[in-house]
Amino acid sequence: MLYSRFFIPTLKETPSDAEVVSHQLMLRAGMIRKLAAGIYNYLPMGLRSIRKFENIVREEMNRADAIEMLMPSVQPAELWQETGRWQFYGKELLRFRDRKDNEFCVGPTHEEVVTDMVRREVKSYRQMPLNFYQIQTKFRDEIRPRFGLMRGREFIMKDAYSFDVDSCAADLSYEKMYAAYMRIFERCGLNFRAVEADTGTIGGSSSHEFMVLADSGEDAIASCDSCRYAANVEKAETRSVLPVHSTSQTPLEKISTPDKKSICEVAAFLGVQIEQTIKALVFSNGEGAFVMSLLRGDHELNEIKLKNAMDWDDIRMATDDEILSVTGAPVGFLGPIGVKDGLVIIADLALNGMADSVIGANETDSHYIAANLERDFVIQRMADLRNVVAGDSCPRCESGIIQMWRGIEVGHVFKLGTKYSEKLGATYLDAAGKENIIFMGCYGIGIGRTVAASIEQNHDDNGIIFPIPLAPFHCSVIALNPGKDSAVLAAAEEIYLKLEQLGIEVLFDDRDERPGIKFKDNDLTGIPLRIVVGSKGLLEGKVELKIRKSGEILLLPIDEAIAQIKQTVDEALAY
RNA sequence: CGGGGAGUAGCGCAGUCUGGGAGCGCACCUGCCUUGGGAGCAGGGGGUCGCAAGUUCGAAUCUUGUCUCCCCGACCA
Repeated sequence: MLYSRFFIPTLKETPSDAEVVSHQLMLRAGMIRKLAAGIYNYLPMGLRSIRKFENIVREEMNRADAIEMLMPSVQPAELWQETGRWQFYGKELLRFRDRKDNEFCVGPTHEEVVTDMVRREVKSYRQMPLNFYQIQTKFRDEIRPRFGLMRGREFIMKDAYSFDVDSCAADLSYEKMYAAYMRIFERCGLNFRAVEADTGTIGGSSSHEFMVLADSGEDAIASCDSCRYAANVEKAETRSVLPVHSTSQTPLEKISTPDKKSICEVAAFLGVQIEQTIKALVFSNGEGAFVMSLLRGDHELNEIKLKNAMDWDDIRMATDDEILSVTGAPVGFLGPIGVKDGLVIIADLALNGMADSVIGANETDSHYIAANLERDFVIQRMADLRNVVAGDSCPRCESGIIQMWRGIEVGHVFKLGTKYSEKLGATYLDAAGKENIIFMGCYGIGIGRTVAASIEQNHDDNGIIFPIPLAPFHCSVIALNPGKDSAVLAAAEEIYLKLEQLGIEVLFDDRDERPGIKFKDNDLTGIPLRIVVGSKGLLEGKVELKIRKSGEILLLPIDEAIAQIKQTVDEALAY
């Protein structure tokens, strides 16, 4: 490709609305431009990287026996009403009506559509296993799109859906996808982890997320430093412990704590460690049910764990008014002692063995000290409710300690079970002629997000450092002063053509620009290998080969430079 | 949704408080010059100051409304 005939609108300055480095660099390198909030044009350089990744995904999906198809982005409301998600999905689902006033949505995911197709076409156990995938544009009307392609509203996603005769077969499909995902992200040279995850609105029984490690990541993940355990904090378990009962003889005592509402204020006021306090938080399922959760003062509640422990569909904090009406006390002094009858109280496992705790007295301006579980107050049950923190013991192995990381979720695999197939009536006849429900799995990869995550992980002050498999071009050829030295131009052209003949993707910077501009643009756009043809070197028949990643510069005879590029690219792409 | 901030040339910004000429740097066009890390000189083109009302002799600037974008919050009892 000739630079002068291509389109790479680079920016010297960083646009002010770009927060994270991948967003900044994708704008500056002329890969993307914003059209509206969370909606982007993919410019030629951006599209080339995206296509590179798509093709890796495609190869690995095909290798794992998934079958490519393409579903529409516009979907009829009826299908979503059948699964109940028309109500459940909320405002993220972009809905609209056609001229006949029929309701539609722009698909944020395709379980309904693919399951509808399967229920029509698949009737026999002989037709399974099946796994359909597509690479397609989705739309989710995010509350807060941000970070460029990292969290857009419109985005490209690879989604796959497996269909199996039973749970065991579905597990095999899941394993195949899991393995395919490992290969995909390894091929991209990404530093990533597969972690256990909550299933969220997609639903299903179990799932793993594939996380690219990056400080700017929106997710927190916990991993064990000695075994393979790793999980999203939303899901990460604390180590279960045997019940321990306090045998304290210190009597319960009520203390006046005027205006000391927060746990920190109370602990400071009473001169106790925050670990000695218990806080009470009230949550609602939005449909009139409430629960009081008890946690050690320094711990954070994990809302997802509480939601799952209560088996609720939704969860939110109770409002001040609701709290007053269900507990009888104002926010700031809540506690389990003396709450109104009927309020469910659930305690975190960390309350095991806590003795003589400070806890809200459930009346204005007072707390109890020396409160003890069972002796002074009762709860309905205990559960794992808190977020894990660095330094916790591993829930799976004896000696491991939990470490925390930030990650960008680039892939997610789910075991769906029969959640959708049951609602949509996707069934088959088994060998005995008996009707059964199909078992499903679904598997997503954020295409644009993975490219962004790769940049997040591979850049320096000068710009992007693409790994060869994702780079828009493998190599660039820069002719210095092509207008002045015709031998330079001729040599550069020859190198360019030879490399292309070898199957190398080359960007030939033939522009009549000063060297500095060409070098800067080359570094910014992240092209992994660079050949510079200059007058001086050419007199000795040599050109310069620079490795973007290491900064290494080699002065080589032309043929050797070409051979080395060919070899480097082949090695990087081999898998 | 709540809170904060911002909309002035393609990009980055000043001007707004205290009303009166629409500006600066980069980019772009022309010419000269320069040519190994975003040069220099000279000349030039480009903006309904987000939009709509209002106040005023006069509005980028004041008032009201509205739209868009960005950031933060969603662990607090």
